[in-house]
Amino acid sequence: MSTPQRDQPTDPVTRSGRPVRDLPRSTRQRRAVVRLLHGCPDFVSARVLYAEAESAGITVGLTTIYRTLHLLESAGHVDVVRDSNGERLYRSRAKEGHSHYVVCRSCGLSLAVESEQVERWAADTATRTGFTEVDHTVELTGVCADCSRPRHGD
Amino acid sequence: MSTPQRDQPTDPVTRSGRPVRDLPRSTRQRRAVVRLLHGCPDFVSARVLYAEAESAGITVGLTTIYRTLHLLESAGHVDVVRDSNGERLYRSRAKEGHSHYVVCRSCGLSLAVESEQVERWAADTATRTGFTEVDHTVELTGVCADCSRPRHGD
DNA sequence: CTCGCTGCAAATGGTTTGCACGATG
DNA sequence: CATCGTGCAAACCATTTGCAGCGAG
Repeated sequence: MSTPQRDQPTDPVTRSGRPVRDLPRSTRQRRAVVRLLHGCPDFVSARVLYAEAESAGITVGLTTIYRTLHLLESAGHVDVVRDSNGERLYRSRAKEGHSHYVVCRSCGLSLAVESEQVERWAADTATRTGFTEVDHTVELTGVCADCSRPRHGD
Repeated sequence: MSTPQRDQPTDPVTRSGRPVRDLPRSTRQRRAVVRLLHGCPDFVSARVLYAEAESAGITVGLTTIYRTLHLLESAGHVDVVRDSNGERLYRSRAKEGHSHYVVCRSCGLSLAVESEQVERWAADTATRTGFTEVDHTVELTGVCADCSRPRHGD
């Protein structure tokens, strides 16, 4: 029989059977990754973050970056997209809401776009198809105004 | 005069620089891949196709499947999505042009969904942001009605 | 002091490429 | 007959994992 808990249904436990109630430890590396991520205006890959850390004089292993990124992803603190190579790109979630971006194929510029319509559509589609827990990935790519503008003095 | 274009190599050329104008040769393997793909109701990975070919008694190398899939992709004959692992999944494009799907995270069932709203939103967003040649990727994942059905006796 | 965290290196696993042979047009 | 297509194996490469030592709580 089920026990009426207010905890999340996904409540992992350690090998010893102890529930993971503790928040992740606050280590220098994790803070560094988070800070570095906040400093990046656009989506970045784990390896770019690694390079950033290096040039910032911070010693962090690539492994740790990946693991921290996973943590942030699970906690919903970052937006994640995949580039055309299937690489994961992360961006610290600026605002509270879930947002989408239009990315320039030429210069990489990314702009957050209003997506209420899509959110509604996704929710609506869920209902219509009988699906639950519907999550969506929306990626817009194009050529930004600046890059599509013909250049004369170049 | 030189055309100051910055567009990406959307126009495939052979190593020799010759534009790909010739139709690809019609080989037994390619036909097999296409036929196999047509026979799959849902999205399949290259490796699944490979297995299908094998159990159909058709000898086709994985390499050839990948290459054929790329060909079909370039020609716009297939829809491509990425699963959560970044794997590419292909589906022969039905007659109704560009469509989107909602995929069940539990059983893999994929359903084409109406996406006019999204199409309009994408086009609208392009205008609003000044982006041109906007392309979009929309992936809906969830749990289908069948899989989310409550199980009794717990 | 204990258990989580870290990082190196090695493993994974999907996808791509080099190369020599075979099939197509 | 000249190319393009094919397939094997090795290369690639982003990401994950094993393992032993270190640090946070």
